[in-house]
Amino acid sequence: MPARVVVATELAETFRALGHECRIRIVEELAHGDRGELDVHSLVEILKVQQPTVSQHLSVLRHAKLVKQRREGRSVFYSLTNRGLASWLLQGLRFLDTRSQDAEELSRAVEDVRRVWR
Amino acid sequence: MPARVVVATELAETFRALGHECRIRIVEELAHGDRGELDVHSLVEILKVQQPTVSQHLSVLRHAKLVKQRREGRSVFYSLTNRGLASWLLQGLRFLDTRSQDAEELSRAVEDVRRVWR
DNA sequence: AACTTATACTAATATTCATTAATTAGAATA
DNA sequence: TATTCTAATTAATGAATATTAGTATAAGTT
Repeated sequence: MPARVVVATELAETFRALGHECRIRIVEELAHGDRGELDVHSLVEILKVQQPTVSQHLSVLRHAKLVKQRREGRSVFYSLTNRGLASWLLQGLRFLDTRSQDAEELSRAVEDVRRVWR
Repeated sequence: MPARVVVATELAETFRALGHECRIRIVEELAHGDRGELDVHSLVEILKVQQPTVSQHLSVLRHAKLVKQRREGRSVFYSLTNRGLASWLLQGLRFLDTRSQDAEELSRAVEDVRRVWR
């Protein structure tokens, strides 16, 4: 298999792993937690999503090797495998279409988020 | 709707648009064509995929505003909306897991591609 | 046992993708 | 203008696959 196809396939898989609002938020929350990590319970509270659902999304990110787990007592803490992921992801904001007229809300939201997620 | 959710949703959609091997390759090919653009016919030849299939993938990228079209005679030329997309995408190579032992092929492929796609 | 997280399973829903066929758009020629 | 050829988009199909959330249960820890 040509290198280009191998790599494109892998990249595509990574993108798909990031292809859900919830998982994007998990990545950002992980990056901005105090110690760069959060346990599942905290994520459930932050995202306001049921626990099994969070676990499933974490499982997707885990399979894509984007996050890693660490057990501490009865809690499992998640963190980014590569700290650069969150900021790379934010650089992707450039490619959102904030020009079109009906994208005013998005435009404002992007500004907000740039500040919050830095 | 909170800004974080708005942005995460949009980002996720963009990521999903990139979530197919074929579309990744289209983006890279567009970026590396002589004039930064290619017509559909050229893409068909390069990717060795049927023409309607290419058109569909292009349509996905178009809806995500990642590419734009320009008609010249009977040909339609595509180019990236934002020239930075291809290199940002390549920076994502960092997040592919090339450490695990069975990822030797991938590791080599990534090196190759870094050279070719620069 | 109590607490936290992961997994199994379900069911609904959705999507995705490639293929074939039909359609639109432009160019060339009669 | 009508016809024809080429290029590309769109529509329609259909199969496969996936996704998601929910409920229930299991597993690991204290």
